[in-house]
Amino acid sequence: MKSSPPTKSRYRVQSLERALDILDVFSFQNREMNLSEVVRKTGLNKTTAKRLIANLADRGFLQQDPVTKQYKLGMRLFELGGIVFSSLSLRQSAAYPMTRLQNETGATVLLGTRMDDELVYVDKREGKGPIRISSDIGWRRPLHFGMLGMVLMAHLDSGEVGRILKKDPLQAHTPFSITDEHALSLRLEEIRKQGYAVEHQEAVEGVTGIAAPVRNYSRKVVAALGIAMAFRQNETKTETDHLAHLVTKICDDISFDLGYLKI
Amino acid sequence: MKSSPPTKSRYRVQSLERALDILDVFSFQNREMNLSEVVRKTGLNKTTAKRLIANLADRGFLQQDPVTKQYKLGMRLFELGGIVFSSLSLRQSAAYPMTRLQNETGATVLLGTRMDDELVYVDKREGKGPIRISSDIGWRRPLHFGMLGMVLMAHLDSGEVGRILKKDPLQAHTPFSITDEHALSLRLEEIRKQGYAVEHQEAVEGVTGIAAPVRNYSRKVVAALGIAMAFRQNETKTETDHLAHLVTKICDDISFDLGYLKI
DNA sequence: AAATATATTTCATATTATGAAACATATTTT
DNA sequence: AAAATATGTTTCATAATATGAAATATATTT
Repeated sequence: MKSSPPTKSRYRVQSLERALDILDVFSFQNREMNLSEVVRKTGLNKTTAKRLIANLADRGFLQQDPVTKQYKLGMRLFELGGIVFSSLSLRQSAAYPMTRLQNETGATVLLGTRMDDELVYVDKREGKGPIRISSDIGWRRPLHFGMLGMVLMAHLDSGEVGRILKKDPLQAHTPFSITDEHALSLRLEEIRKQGYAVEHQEAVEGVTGIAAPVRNYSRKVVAALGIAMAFRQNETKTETDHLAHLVTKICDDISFDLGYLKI
Repeated sequence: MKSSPPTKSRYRVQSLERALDILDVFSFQNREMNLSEVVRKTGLNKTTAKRLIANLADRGFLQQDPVTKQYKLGMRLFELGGIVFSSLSLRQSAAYPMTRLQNETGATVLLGTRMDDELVYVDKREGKGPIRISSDIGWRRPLHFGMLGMVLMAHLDSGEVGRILKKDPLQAHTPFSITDEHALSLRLEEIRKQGYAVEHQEAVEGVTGIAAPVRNYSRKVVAALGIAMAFRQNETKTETDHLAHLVTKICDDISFDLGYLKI
């Protein structure tokens, strides 16, 4: 296992490649190694290896057991890997439950997540009714837009809400939109308590939305999923509750699949 | 968010530090970025950033959406993060179940995993009886040693068994040890079918061992856990089955905690 | 069509990574 | 207990290699 095959790419940074060679030498079966072992496996010069390793360790990509002097992969890799994992699994885990929810309710099902302080639609299932919600995958909206945004905002760290509203102030998309910051904060509090959000014509006129949060293994809210359907004046509390229950149930299923444990 | 604070360490490799700066710029909220965004956030020179990014992408630490040109964290980080995760969680997840098993059986409980083709004891709970099994945490044994080794061997990829036996041939630790390769392969087959291993005096005279595999989220066997107790000539099949069931149950609990789903 | 933002490539330069060697400290063998 | 061997740390002169300005190409917005 000498140095890795030379990269074809013209953009080559030797020291970086070598550092990655070092990381690549670690595996589940080979979790711990001292300097000499790394040197043997990578074929690098001892000094060079030590220098690169010290750097990787400083940054949390490796960590050293102070007693045994053995190195192992560090927490930073765990964190970065977790980001990849979450993004990977979200759409995958949501795929089937979304279809199911669409079949059960006939409504348009939307899945959204926060990206750079905006709401981004990650997936959807088109409803059967005449109403088409013009939300397409990849579309972006202010983070406080509609039911999905509301749910995501409700689970931000305190302070974040204020920061985002400063960057992106509340705006009236319809006559029913919330435009008052205090009213919003009461609403977010309610959503946190209830576990889901119901919204009538606040984002789009004639449309009702019901959404709930999706959590991952680290218990963070990583997405919101909801249904959008034609607003009906005479809809009863029971009907709404039933739908909210369906949505919440689906979200919990997805969360479970992402490793979230309720206990 | 200019360049990161200068590392105190004397061992500094600029290009590597910069590459890590690039990785560090990605977060769950900021999963996708194009070259210009990375340049803005890191303060790096455009050419330098491109060169480093190209390298990281070549090695799977970043990946680029060919359509949108956006970069995101790559699968290699997912893989390496998974290794950290598994090692992290194993002892942690096993801690309480091991104590429980020790209380229920009174036996010595051992947790072992494979490291560089050897069996390494990762944790243990001392039994109550007079018999002390001299297996201490961190100790290494040939991979085919006793009940734990047996279980780990039983779940290796085919071919691996042969390779390991060549490096580390079977040896008679007691008159009851398996020393024939064919006999071993039959035994491993049985362990796979049964889901656990029972062993009488094969590793240590006067000691019986019962062990089962622990799996992780990716369905791989990452460890073996078992109990060691005084061998009793007249032990009934029912008694053994009962203990095997207890051990298997505990292993399944741990596996579940590591994200393994039976379905 | 013009203006602006973004991506790619080239190349001369000196900054920066490099590794031999010497030293220090463990660990193993005799 | 001494010698031998393996492993880790530090220094420093050298040249190899990373660097970034500038030019070019391509895409996006006005």
